[in-house]
Amino acid sequence: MTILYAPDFPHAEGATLIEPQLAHAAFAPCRAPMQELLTLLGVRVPVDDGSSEPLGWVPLWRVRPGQALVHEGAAVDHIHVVRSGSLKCVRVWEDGYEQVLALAGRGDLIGFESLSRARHLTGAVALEDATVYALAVREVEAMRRRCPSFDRALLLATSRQLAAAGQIAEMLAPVSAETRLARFLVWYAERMAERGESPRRLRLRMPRRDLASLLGVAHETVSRSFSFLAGAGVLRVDNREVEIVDRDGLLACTRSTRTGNAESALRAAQAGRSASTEVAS
Amino acid sequence: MTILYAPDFPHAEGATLIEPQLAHAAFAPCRAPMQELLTLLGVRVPVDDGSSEPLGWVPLWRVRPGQALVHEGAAVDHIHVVRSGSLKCVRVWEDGYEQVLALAGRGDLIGFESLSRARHLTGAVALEDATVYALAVREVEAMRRRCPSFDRALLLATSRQLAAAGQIAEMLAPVSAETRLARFLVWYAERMAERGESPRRLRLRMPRRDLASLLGVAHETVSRSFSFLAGAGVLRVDNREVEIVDRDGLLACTRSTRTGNAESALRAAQAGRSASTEVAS
DNA sequence: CGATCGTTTGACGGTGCTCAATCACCGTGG
DNA sequence: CCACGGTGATTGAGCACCGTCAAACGATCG
Repeated sequence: MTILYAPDFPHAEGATLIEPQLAHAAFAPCRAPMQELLTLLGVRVPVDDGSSEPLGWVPLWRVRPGQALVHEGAAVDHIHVVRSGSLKCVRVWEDGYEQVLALAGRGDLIGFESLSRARHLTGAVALEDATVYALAVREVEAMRRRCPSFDRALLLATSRQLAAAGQIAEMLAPVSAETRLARFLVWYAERMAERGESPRRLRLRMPRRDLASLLGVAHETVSRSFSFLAGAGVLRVDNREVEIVDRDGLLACTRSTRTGNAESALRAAQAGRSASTEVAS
Repeated sequence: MTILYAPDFPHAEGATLIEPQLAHAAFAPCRAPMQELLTLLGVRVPVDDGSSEPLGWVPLWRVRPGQALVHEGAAVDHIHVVRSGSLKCVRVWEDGYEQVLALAGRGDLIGFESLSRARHLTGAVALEDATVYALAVREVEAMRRRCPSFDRALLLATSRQLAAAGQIAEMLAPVSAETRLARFLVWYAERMAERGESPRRLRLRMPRRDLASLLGVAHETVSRSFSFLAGAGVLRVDNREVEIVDRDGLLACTRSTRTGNAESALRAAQAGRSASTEVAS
């Protein structure tokens, strides 16, 4: 018996998702110039000749918030590159707990880790309206051969993806919840800066629950950690709007590796700072 | 002022490691046929013609236990593929805490995540005698162009590497220390099986301290978790020799995602099993 | 304006971190 | 041969942090 779920099926309460072969039909069929994808991936494209678009086109899909772009366990026939918006990469355990393993924003690859397998290891669900380039796995090899720029861009993108995975691990490793949250915020701010947005005023695209899952803590604890950092004068928090008031203080919180909570590190940093201000005044 | 460290410098007590330009000299210069690397990476090599080795040779380095193959912060001029032995990928924080971010065994890439940057994000230290293929970054592009098999193998290897990174995150995410350890052991056993070794009798190549760092817990807690799983009849533990006595029980422990410790899941699994044995007897 | 979902805060209990002592193992040197 | 220090593993005691349960508040949308 094969169970089919529509791609907008509310993500999986303990159910195993199988083969949404009809998925593609649900995404608006659309195309974008390959050129656009390449510049997104940060590769200088050789101007070649005068011919404007010898590189061809790439299918572009649109995903609605809450909609699944990729189903965990589905056959791997496409990998994706995020063009706009953001998605979460998730794995659902048998008891229904949804583990968020990564966030994907503009320029990030989705599903690439499944390329070496038959089935997707993680699902991908949109956090907001998003558009993604869809690369058919069968065509990837041909595209790489035909377009060296794409080939090089893909390799660099995987390298970046691997580096990002390491940073996720660095967010999960420390004991203190405040430290985890601080590291997440610094990481998130850096990503915003890379994309030309403000690294001070952040708009989190996910509910506390998802953030908590990514950090490996309870969502109440995330809330408390936000309150703590706000109370310490490091952040201003209004729901999902976060302003980094004191970047140095936040960085101090990221540095407490194991022992002690962020409070001590923060106090030390602030003490050092107030001392220098006193000297200045 | 530029500080130079010999590559066998005991790994970094809070010191920043800079530019070991002399590193290469310390590794035994040696070469292996490219063919060997390709089969390691799991790619069927086309037999081409009768010419035995048109693919050329790859430099092979030897690393001693405790020796650093890659220094955190060093310039990226090589990436590596492990041929034998195993290494840990580490980041050292300012307070001297050493965060283990990954383990690299036969077939794993090292340093690839730094390919998109100027400097290595993580260091790599051998856990035992190891040999690695060394790929000069400058030559990687040429190698890929010259040898499509290598090109394809590299892409698949990065995909596998990315999948492994996700599994590390799954080991770090659960609250319970026993769950983390159980997931690590299952993951480790799978790797052993892939390499044709016994998935029941494991020889951990690292001290408790490193394992604890990888799992994001205190090393005493790792010890306690081992004792717990041994007491529950799931493992037999003798120092770094671990035997998986009850694989189903161990799997049950990996499944407790957030709430509750592994004890409840284990009891439930064992209860179910004893019930079925009663029926059988 | 009511319903639902998300966020915040409180109280309580449990898990794991810290500090500390003990033990096993190993290579060295008396 | 055994004493010796060094490293790594184990176990215990005490306490802090976080997970769970619960309630209240706020936002969003119909």
